[in-house]
Amino acid sequence: MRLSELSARSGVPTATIKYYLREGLLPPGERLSASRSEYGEAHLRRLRLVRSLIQVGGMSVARTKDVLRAAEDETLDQHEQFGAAQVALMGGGGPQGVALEPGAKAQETVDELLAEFGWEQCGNIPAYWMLVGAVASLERLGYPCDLAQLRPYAAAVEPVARFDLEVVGRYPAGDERLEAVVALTVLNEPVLLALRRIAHAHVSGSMPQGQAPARQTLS
Amino acid sequence: MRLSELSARSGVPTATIKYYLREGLLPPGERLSASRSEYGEAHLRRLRLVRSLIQVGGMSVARTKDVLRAAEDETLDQHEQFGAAQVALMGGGGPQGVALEPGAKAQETVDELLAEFGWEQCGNIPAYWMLVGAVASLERLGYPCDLAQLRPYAAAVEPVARFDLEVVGRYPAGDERLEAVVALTVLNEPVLLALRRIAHAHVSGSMPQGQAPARQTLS
DNA sequence: ATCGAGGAGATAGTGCCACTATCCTAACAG
DNA sequence: CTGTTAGGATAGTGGCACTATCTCCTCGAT
Repeated sequence: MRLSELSARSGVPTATIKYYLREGLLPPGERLSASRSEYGEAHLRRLRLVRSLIQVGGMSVARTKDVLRAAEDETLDQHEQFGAAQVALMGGGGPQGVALEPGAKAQETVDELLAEFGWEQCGNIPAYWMLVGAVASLERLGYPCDLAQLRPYAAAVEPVARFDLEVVGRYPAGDERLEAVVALTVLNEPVLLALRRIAHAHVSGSMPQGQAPARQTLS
Repeated sequence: MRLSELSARSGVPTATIKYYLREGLLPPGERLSASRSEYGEAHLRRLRLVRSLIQVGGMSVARTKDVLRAAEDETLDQHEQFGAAQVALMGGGGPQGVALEPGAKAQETVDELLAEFGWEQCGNIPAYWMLVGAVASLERLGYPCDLAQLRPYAAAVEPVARFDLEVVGRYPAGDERLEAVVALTVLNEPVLLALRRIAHAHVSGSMPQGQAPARQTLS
């Protein structure tokens, strides 16, 4: 198929497709001549994935490129694919990206949490630092973000992660699974957040209103 | 305190504070004279909240303003506060923001899910449309996003929402609770996402690698 | 009283990002 | 042979979040 057809079938303007080609988000088509290239279904799928990652997943073009590059490395196993995708997903922000002030116990709290859940060897992935940063922010604002606060979140997320891996495992190893890892990691994030907010609406609606809805579990 | 002290104690440049004042993210200080204003601890707290929402929560300046405006409306009860914060949080994107193609069963799936969880009256909040959009995206990419896919997410998120509401209820109704609603709604989102990814890393690391890690629960 | 530091307010500029528009040239189709 | 379309390069656009500068003002120390 031609560029124009790719554009028509994906809904993405040709100028934008050219831009994605330039940026390496989309592999070049098969050159038929100096002024004609042929694109296949794979291009269409990839293009749709790119658009979803950028528009639904809220990722930047540069990060999207890195994620896809990482996922294209066929030498990685599933664990490493998740890892590579993750690293790319948040720009590999390490400890330096967090700026803990002295006395912040955020990292300590996080370590305790991970220990409690047996997630010990996860101390150097970008998500770890993202978590430390978020906890530090909450603390800085005066919200106690201790184990008791984090535990329900970790407990909730564990079966989700297990389920995600199981789902990904259904895809045949190779290109398809690579794409599935990226798509499901990123595109289920809005699902998770939206459901949490819907649940907020439901739970707050079904509680006695106006005052504190629960007192029995106060510390 | 003066602008410069506010800047020093918050770490935000004075030019940026002025910008926030202009944009209405920060209420003006108490005017002492034509060229001097006094800021209080409340300003410092608010400023830190704004920075957290923007930098940690990834919100735009405009949305942050709307959220804070909504939260400042003291006539709302807790349920409505969550609602107002939510509406502001995602720009009130209604059905028109999603662009379902004909034949998309995303909305149907979502409705079924909400019915199954008894979250029936939540059909018009922005989060609902965010969810429909995300599900539609997954479908468009060829990932089956049916009840079986969504159920674990909804099940995971329900106790989290319950916990969130309970935590918010601990704060004295008024300014503090308003701020808590905003801060905890937004700033716990990175916590949730980071923990999911950490759990991915852990779960994938602890599974037999390379091939499908689980087959027994296949549909 | 004077003078200098610093704040308030207005306006313009910066850097980045995700496109988008315009050229030009080269085919392919009729 | 020619009009339409593709590809490639380059430059421009618009939005956003600041950031820099400039002017005027006033407070406080000398």
